[in-house]
Amino acid sequence: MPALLSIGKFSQLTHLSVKALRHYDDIGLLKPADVDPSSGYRRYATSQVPVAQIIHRFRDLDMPIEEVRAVLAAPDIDARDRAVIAHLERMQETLAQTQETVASLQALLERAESSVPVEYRSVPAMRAIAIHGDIGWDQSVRWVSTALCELRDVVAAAGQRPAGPDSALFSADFFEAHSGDVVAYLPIREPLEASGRAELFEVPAANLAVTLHCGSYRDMDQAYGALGTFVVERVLGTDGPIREHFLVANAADSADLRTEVCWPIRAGAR
Amino acid sequence: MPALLSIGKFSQLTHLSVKALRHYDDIGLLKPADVDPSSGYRRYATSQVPVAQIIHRFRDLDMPIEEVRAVLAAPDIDARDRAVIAHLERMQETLAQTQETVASLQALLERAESSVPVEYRSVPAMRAIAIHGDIGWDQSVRWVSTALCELRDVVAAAGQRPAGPDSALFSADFFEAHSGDVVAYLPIREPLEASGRAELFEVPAANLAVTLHCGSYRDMDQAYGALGTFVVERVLGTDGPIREHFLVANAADSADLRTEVCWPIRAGAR
DNA sequence: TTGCTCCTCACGTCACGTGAGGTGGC
DNA sequence: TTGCTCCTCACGTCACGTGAGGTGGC
Repeated sequence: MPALLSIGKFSQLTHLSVKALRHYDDIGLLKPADVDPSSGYRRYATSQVPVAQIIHRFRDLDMPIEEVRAVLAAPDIDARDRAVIAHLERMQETLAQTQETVASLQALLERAESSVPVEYRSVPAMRAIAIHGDIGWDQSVRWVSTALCELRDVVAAAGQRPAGPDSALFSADFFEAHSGDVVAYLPIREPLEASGRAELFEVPAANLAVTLHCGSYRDMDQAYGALGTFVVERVLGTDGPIREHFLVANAADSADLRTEVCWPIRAGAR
Repeated sequence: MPALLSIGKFSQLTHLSVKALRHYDDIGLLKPADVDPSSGYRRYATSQVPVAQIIHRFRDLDMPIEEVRAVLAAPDIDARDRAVIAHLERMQETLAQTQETVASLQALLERAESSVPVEYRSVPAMRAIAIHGDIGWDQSVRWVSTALCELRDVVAAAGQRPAGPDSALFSADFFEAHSGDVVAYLPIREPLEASGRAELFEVPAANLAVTLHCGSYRDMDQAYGALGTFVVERVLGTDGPIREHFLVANAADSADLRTEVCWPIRAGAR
């Protein structure tokens, strides 16, 4: 007995608003079982209640509609479960990030204008292998870490050891548009055969103002703000990508991470 | 030495995108220290870096811009801390809700079309005191619970005891537009003097299909779906608000909550 | 017949992102 | 002088919400 319900009643049964139901019809996520051809009145079947409830739950979890659609269209329980688990994992990540941000917030609000120690460094051009990419802000940490992992493998496969720390270059666009060129690289002593995404690369010589950032990458803006202010107030700045050296890149506690931030400065400045 | 920075450099220092900075200027959240009158070029002072970082942190936590503005404009540290804490508490709540939703999701996906036991009940008109309101979806749980708390106080102050469970009526609009009339009420035996928001109220007589919902209010859509389907498939339905009786409304574990959902049905149906 | 439910546009919301098209500064 | 940085519209995004103005069904 597939009883039919008006949109209003269906809304009461499912706790989805009438506006939301019409929207789901428009985008084809949840089509009414029947539509009166003359009046356009939507009629829902009671058998659609469970689907509506599932949609409701996922939207409560802020799952994007296209993903909800994918979950509902999953060919089997396995595929569906995988989609659900993927979303839950992303939520877990977001949650962890939120925790970190909250933790750093109080410190930021109470911070006593801590002056960061800045060191000048003049580095020559270096041989390296690198992976280039046009990377979005949110993917950058993950992209850089997997790229470096790949590069370490290539260097090891060639029987060499890296001649310097895990590093990366970030273009101005990357900061200004939150999407731009990023180069992950590892310095090496001898040329080696490129493979996969890895390419030989010459890291240009540069004069740098360097500071050490201790802690999570999410707090890196502190180091950037302090270092950039330092450089700007002394009129040392010049163009060029910013470098990061990941001195300690894997730590159980993110407080143990160590990253050098290197700001390009004019030749001769010291 | 208040050095001035172009918008691009300031973006690199603060990790806010250029588009975001222009937006913050437009809405007056973060005005550049200076704007070139002829070219319109924005110039930021290094002293604005800390403010920008604070904005960045709060936006990372999804604090609405108007609240960020309020935090920045707070007259003293106390006021600012209160605003921050209020936001963190709201985040905590959201987090707890997310946990609950996740917990119920698996059950929902694996549910074996559990049939809910439905009971018919014919209730006479009842004397009650009530608080009325036009309530939005998200505020409803809190609003109803505080209203009932107030009503219990009024009844106790009159030397009476409630003649029935904590209850509420929900209009169709409340479900369909996610905002509408809600009446929180307590049945009483003798008339008593209204006070505060409380008013005397006659709960109308009704024929009801009733089911018992066990667990969190966030899962209530399950009971609504099952009960509504039951009523619709038997063509029992009639108009009128839906009632909830909060048999167990305060429990350390939300799994212990007990709520009756009462759906209006035609007279004579059984 | 009244009023209630439902309908379809069209536009608003929020915090920016995405171009287009153009100008200033080194 | 070139090209790079910056500018200002205007419109898009996402998942609906908010009316306006109108029609169908009991």
